[in-house]
Amino acid sequence: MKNKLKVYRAMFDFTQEDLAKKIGVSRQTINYIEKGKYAPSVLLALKLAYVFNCKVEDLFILENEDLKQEDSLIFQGGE
Amino acid sequence: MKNKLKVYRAMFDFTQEDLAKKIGVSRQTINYIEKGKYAPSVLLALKLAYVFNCKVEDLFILENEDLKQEDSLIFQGGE
DNA sequence: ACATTTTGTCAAGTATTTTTGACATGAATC
DNA sequence: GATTCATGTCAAAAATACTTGACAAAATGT
Repeated sequence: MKNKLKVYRAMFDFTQEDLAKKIGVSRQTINYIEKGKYAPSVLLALKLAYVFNCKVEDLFILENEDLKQEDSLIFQGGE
Repeated sequence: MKNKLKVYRAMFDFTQEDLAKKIGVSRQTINYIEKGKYAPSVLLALKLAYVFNCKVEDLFILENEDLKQEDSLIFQGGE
């Protein structure tokens, strides 16, 4: 899963700390999410999308890898 | 945060177990999310939206409460 | 009424996210 | 070259998500 947090943050000219305060988390959390160290909760994701006035899908992008792995029979679609 | 998982599941005529298998989690996880016992990761949310061919925002709905609480100065908007 | 499937729930354990506090780096300013 | 600000990172703890296995309640089908 990729994310465009850094880009959106730049568009709005927010520092990581600005953003952290806006959505009520620590600066490190923003940093870690931005660097892809972990995937936030959907609650956080929705708040981020709210702040940036965009969709969750604009910020967080599923990759094929995310769909393959699983036990899932449905996924591991095409190349 | 509300969610419309049950509704979408009904629309697609999936059981909790069907859905669980599709996205590669346990049935209980689906059940707990559906009952609002906890908020999934954005990764799970994206997969759910993918399966239902909809937006994360269609499945998970922020409520005013979610925005108030915070230390955030930006939120606690209107009534 | 009985069997089956689906859902709700519990408990205990593992994994992941989030927090706090701290420190190092690079860029910009003075 | 010292100061400040934004970012990257580490480590340890707290909180939350997720797993497995199991069982009861509710709904569905015969």
